[in-house]
Amino acid sequence: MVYSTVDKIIEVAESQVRAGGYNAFSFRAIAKQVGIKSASIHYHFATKEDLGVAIAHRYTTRFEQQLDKLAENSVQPSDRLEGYIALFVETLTVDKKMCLCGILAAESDVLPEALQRAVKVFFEVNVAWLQGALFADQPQAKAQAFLVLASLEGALLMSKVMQNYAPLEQVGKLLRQDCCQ
Amino acid sequence: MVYSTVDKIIEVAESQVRAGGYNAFSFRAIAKQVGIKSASIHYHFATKEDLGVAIAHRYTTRFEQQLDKLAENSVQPSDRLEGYIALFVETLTVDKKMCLCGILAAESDVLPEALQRAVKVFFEVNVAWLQGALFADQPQAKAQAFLVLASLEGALLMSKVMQNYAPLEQVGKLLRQDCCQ
DNA sequence: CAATGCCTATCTTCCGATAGGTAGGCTAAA
DNA sequence: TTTAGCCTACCTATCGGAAGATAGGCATTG
Repeated sequence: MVYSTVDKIIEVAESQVRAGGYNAFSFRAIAKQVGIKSASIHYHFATKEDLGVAIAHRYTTRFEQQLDKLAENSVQPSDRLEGYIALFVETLTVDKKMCLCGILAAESDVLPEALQRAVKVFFEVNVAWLQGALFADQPQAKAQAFLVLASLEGALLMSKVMQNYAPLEQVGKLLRQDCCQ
Repeated sequence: MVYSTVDKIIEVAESQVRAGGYNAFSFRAIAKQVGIKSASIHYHFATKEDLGVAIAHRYTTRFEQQLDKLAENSVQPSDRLEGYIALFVETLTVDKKMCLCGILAAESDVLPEALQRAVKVFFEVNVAWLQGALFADQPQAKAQAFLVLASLEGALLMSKVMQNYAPLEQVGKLLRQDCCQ
């Protein structure tokens, strides 16, 4: 067996959160998909909050790894931007799901504090990376980073609800034109 | 009495959805805040879905009215953009809540179809307005509209979770610089 | 034999929804 | 002018189900 039960739980849980948010995923639904009983999930994650935090951590870690790879494989800011945009396009076209931290950020008012903090880290990591890897030494580096991340998260949102890739694709196109020429 | 019971129900329900999404609002919690019993809400809205759609419709209608006012009060695209950005800044600083349709769009995979459609309309209305009122006759008008709306929705999201107005303010600043000069 | 990783069974709480009742107001016919 | 009938806008009581969580049991493994 390639995946441990814990991995499977987090995998399935992430998928459910990315479809409908924190309140739309349940231990019972996860258990059914994984092939265990809901009580067994409590053995690995004491509370729903704990599982939520674990999902966010893994998601952020994976994203960071992809950012590292991106920085290694390209030096030109324009190439890095290209790769960064591709991460969001893949989210939409391959996963066909929202960004985990995008949907959790929208709900942040009703999330447990520990989860709120974990989601916040995702955005801090992304802003810091964009700032350093794409806009280093530019006067408005942080603002530019905010714009790139915000517009991609927002475009993902719009493409989801409009059931149309156009918003994300068009936003990506404009970002490539206007940034890092 | 200024507000009818129906108005109060929608008002309170909207506030709850904008805090935590569709699955985070309940008839009981609304009833408590309005000062009636949860069963009485069913008299006005047969199902939760019906209430959800009513909230979205009212929200979109109000937004449309503000867009109309904006178009009347200003002719210059740059002035209109200024006012449009202000709508989102007020959402953040006054309401201190997400955009209703922003949070619902993120959850759209698990929403009742009628509600999904209602949310979609909000985005279509906004894109159409931006396209016509800000970028008329420009070759990439629709893409520009996508970018403005997506970046503001995304920035709202980021400002909420980072508990910091900077993302939305900085994004607004860059939009003013780059669009409609 | 002790720890690991699951199980069954059950608890409490909350959910949306429904059934049926009631007070008060309007309308129209006797 | 009364009164029967109906409507509005709530109420109480309750339903079936799903939620997270917990206690305790039972194999398998080292």
